[in-house]
Amino acid sequence: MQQLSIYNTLSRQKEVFKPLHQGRVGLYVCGPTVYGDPHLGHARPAITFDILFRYLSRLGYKVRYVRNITDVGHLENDADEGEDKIAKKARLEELEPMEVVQYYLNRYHKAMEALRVLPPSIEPHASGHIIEQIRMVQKILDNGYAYVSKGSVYFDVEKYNKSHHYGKLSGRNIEDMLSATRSLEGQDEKKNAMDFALWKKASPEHIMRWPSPWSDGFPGWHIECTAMGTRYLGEEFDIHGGGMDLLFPHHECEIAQSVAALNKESVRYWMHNNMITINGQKMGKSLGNFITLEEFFNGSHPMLTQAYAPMTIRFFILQAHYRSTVDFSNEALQASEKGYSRLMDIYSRLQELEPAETSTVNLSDLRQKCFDAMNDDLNTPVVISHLFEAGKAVNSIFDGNAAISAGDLKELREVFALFVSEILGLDPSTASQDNAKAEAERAAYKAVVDLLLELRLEAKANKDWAQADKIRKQLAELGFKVMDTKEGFDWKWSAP
RNA sequence: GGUUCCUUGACCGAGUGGCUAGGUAACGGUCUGCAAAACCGCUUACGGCGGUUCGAAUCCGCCAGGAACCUCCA
Repeated sequence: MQQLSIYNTLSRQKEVFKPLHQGRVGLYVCGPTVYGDPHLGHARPAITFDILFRYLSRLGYKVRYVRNITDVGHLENDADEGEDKIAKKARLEELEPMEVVQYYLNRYHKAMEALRVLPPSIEPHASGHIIEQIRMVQKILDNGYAYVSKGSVYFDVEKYNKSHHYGKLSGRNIEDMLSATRSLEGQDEKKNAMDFALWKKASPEHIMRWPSPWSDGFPGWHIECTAMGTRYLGEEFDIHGGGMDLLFPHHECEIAQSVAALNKESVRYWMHNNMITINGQKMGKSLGNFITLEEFFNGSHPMLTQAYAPMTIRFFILQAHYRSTVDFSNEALQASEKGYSRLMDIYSRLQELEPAETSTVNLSDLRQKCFDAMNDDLNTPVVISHLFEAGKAVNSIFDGNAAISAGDLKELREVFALFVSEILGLDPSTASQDNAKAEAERAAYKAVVDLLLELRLEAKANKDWAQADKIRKQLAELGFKVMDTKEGFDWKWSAP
C-alpha cells in the first residue's frame, strides 16, 4: 500500500492524501482559454496533472478528472471595460465565436495527444454551463455576499472578509491589498476595487451573451470553475489544480464563491504547478514570449535551433519537479533529448536481455524506490534518476558484464513498464502510431538491415574493411546507426 | 510598495542537519581493425557574510541578485 503525500498550497506543506470518499478521487484542473495556439506553458499543468491522474489511477482510485474549457467570460486587459476575449478574436477573424473555440480546442487536443496527455474524464465548456453559473450567482446574492449594480453582479469582498479570510490561499489580507490596489478608472459600478464580477452586463456590440435575471450578459471570470466543479464533483471534492499564476485572484475567488454559495470550502487540496521560464522570465501570453507547441514540434520558431519531439518536451518537463520553475533553453532541451533517447535504449535493451541462473545485480528495491519518489509529492525527477541508475545495470548485463535471473528480469521489466510507460507516460515503442501494416513493414525493413549487416560481418571476417565501412557509411546516411558488439552488431534508426 | 518564492558543479536539475541524485557536455581509461554504443573514472558544487550545532547546501539573521502574483495569463 502506497502512501501519497502532496503539497497543499492551503497549508503550505506536504500532507498525506486522504480521499473524501474511500476509493474515489475528484480532481478539478483549470484548463485552457481557447483563443490561441497552445504553447509550452500549457504543457506544464497538462503533464503535471496527467501524472497525478495516472498515478492516482494506478494506486487503485477511481478518479474523476474534470478539466474545463474556458470559452466565455474572460475579459480583455481593460478589465471591466473590455469585451469578451473570444468575441473580440471572432470579430477580428470574422468567425463565429464557437468556430474559434472549436478550432483552437482541436489544436489543443492534438498537441495534448502528441504529448501523451490522457484526456480527462469530463471536459466541460463554460459556455455549456451558463445555467449552473447563474444559479450559483443567485445563491451568492441570496446569501448576501453580492450586489447588483447596473445589470452586473459583483462579489462583496469586504463583507465576505468580515466573517471569512479573503486571501487565505495566497497569503494575503484585505488591508494590504487595499493599500496596494491601483485606482483603475471606470470602476464606479463596484463598491470596492477588490470586488470581482460574478455576472457582467453585455455592451450592445458584445456578441456572446445570455439572458439572466440581471441583464443580457455573460458570467464573471471565476464563477465557471466553482459552478462546474460543484456540478461534476460535488459541493466538496478532493483536489483542485492549476498554474501558480491562477493562485490569485482566480483560486482565491473560487474559495470565496463556494463559501458564499454553499457555506463550505469545496476544495481539500490545492495544487499548483510552477511556471516555465524563458531567459529567466515567465513564458506567457501577456509577455508575448511564448513558443507554441507546434513550433517546438517542427522547429519553426526563430529561437529554436532544431525541432523537438513531443516526448522530448514531456521528458524535459518531467525532469524537473512540478513546483520548481523550469527554464527553457535549446541546450537544456537537447540534453533532455539525448537523455530520453538513452532511457528508451535502456528500455528496449531490457526486452532483449537473456536471463541467467543467478543475478549479479541487485535491483530488488527499485520498485519501492520509484514509488517512494512518486509518493513524495510526485517527484518525477527522482523516479527518472532511479530508472537511469537501473539502466546502468541493464547495459552491463547487455554487454555481458553482469547477469540477471529470470525472476529478477521479469520484475525489472514490470517496473520499467509501470513507471516509464504507465505512470510517466513516456512512449517506449519505437514508433507511436502502430497498426498491423506498419508493423509488418517495419519488420521487413529490419530484416533487410540485418541482412546487410550480416554481409558486412562477412566482409569483416574477410578483412575487407573497405566493403565493411562502405555498408556502414551508406546505412549511416540513411539514418541507421550501426554499433558493433561482441556477438555481431546492433543498430538503431533515427531521422538523418 | 505589499505578498510569496528562488539562487546547487560547464549546462539542466534532485536534495529540508551527517549517508553529498540523475541527465547533458568536456576530458581520461576499458573494449574495438576503425568508429559508435556501453562500462569505469572525472580528484566533494551548493550567491556573500555572520550565527545555531559535535556536524549545514539543508535551520536562523543580514546583505546581494533574480522571479511570480497584486491586471487577462498554464
